[in-house]
Amino acid sequence: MSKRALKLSEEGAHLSAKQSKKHWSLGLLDSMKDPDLIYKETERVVIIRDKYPKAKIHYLVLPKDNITNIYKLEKEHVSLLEEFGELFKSIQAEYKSHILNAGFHAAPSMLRLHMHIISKDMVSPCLKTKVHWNSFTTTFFKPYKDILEELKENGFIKKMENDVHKSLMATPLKCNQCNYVPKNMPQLKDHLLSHE
DNA sequence: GTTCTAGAAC
DNA sequence: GTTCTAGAAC
Repeated sequence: MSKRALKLSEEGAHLSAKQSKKHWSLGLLDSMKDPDLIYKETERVVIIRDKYPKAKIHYLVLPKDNITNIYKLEKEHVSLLEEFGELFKSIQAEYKSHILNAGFHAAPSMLRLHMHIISKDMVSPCLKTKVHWNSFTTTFFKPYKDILEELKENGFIKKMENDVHKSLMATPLKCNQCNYVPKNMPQLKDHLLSHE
């Protein structure tokens, strides 16, 4: 995330005189208010459909409180995170025939803490790049349970080193359901259909 | 995060 | 010649 985006988030996303459009990294704040995207809502939490789903089922779970990302979490947020877990359970119960994963990106691009709930098929026209793939299928994707445990244990989430992040994004493509190693993204996307 | 597209890869 | 990836976007 750029320094500029961070500054915007800290200042409450106001617009400067010269700036006509909000920075793209603030997009989730608008999506959270979009009735067409909202799937479910509680006192503390909003669940939206991802605008560019990377699998057949792809939701985002976000707090209404202004928590920027996982690295701003503290012990006091454990109960909020436990609600995330309950909401994940209820969605998994709703989609009995699908396997869903819940987790957070180690270095999210978009502001406002958001937990992905995503089906393992990874079949979607919006899944296009190696970075898309590796952000959900490598350890860049931090499972919900791991984050909850780490927060309970340490009271904060340890940042991923930049070089680790870079090498995870450069990981060669590999199927998330078998040992198939595709040559490129189109080949991977074709292959994923064979698991359907 | 997405879009666009130059030029690498095939 | 076409497909595919990767970097810029003021």
